[in-house]
Amino acid sequence: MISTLLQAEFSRNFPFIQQASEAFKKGFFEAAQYVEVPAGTSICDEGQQCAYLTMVLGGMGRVYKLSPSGREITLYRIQEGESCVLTASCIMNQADFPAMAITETMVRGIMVNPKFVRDWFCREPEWQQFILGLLSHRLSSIIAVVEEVAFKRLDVRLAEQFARSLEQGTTKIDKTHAELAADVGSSREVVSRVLRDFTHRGLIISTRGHTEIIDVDAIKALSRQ
Amino acid sequence: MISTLLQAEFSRNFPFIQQASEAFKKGFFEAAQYVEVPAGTSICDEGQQCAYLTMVLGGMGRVYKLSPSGREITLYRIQEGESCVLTASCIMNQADFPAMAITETMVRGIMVNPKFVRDWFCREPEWQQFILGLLSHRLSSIIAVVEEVAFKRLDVRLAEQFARSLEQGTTKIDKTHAELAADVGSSREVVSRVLRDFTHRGLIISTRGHTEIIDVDAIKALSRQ
DNA sequence: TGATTAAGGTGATAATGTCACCGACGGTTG
DNA sequence: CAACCGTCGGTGACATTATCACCTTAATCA
Repeated sequence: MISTLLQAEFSRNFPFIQQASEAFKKGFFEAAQYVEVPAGTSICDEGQQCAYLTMVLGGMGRVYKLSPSGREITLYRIQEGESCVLTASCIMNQADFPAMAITETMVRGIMVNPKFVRDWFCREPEWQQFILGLLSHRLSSIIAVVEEVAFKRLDVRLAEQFARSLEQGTTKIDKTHAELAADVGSSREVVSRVLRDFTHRGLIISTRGHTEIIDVDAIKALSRQ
Repeated sequence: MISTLLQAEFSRNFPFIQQASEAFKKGFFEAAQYVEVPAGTSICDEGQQCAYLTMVLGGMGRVYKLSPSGREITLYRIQEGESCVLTASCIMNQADFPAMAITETMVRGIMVNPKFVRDWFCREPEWQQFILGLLSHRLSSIIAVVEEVAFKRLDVRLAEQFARSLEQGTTKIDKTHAELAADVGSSREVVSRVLRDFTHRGLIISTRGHTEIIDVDAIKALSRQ
């Protein structure tokens, strides 16, 4: 049973629940469970069945693919108001999870039993729309990842990552080169070389574990190709 | 209104309808419409709204991304018993289509009005499962594409394409190098070089517009990395 | 037959991936 | 403080892939 305080927070992050019937709300908050997952926890590994659907109230999760050689590529991140579509997908189809997921920070959320996820889906239009929206939004975003990897140069993709930080109002990125490489699906060495180039051109200042964007306009311009 | 003969064919290709209620079946076949689309027809372009959901009875469609520089990558193909998930996705969310689609052969299918797609989704559990299955199956398959492009060498990816033909019982691939390049998301020149290498190693025989697999085992081995 | 078009080949150069190895920084501990 | 250790980043060599410009060859048809 979810406390009234948490219910309010949940409603802010998942507005669809405000449109739902009282019966659904009541059932939902009774069946759901509050969880806090520490940073760095592996949530779901390749080929596993998903135990629960977690709807995130705060924190950041990362879903990625891992290659046999150890390279990684981030498929998408999960923030407050979102939920892991792949989890949703494998719950609804009782299929295996086709990637890996990990918490990047401590994650707070509401955990829902898979049986309820399926039952509600048959009955509650708001829940249907929510799940369906998750799925098709992610479908688009993963297609965008394909496009990135297949067609765009690495410097552009890194500039896009930086531009995303700029959009969130910060010029400082606290990531190692290896982490940046995992985001864009490249290798550390190549990322290091591109960043050295950025540094020489005065676009960034790079220190151990951190990157600061200096020439904001140039980064934005590069991120648009 | 769909003829009894076509209804039977449809039921073979989309078995879920056999589980559905009589009322649904009746409504479905009354609202649906039979179409034949000639080969090479562009179905849906980047950023368009989708007009109708087509459920394929025969023929082959191809959904792909096009880069500004003219390169392509195939996201997935649509065959009998399948349907374009992206169409389904944008119908359900009234969003834009994030890719391009074209018929590779003549395609026969049943066309469904978007309004019905949405209405049935709220009411008919079989229809729900069908749409949901489409979405999450494609989600997995597109994630597999990301993995391919991000991690695998081109020779392996081409060998995988050939191995897929082998699975369908044929050692002959009637595609140009340019078409193969569009499938794997590379450029014609590079594909040509890899295939020249395959030829020198005795894996294939390559003629204008056709490739014949000679060393089946070697191709299969390479396709497994 | 000769012209036309599509398919495929080639060389040069740039971008990216991989491997092996090195040094430099930061934190820990004796 | 000094020695140690693990992480982070740098580098050179080489393989793979992308891009560009241009060329040759094969199929088609007027």
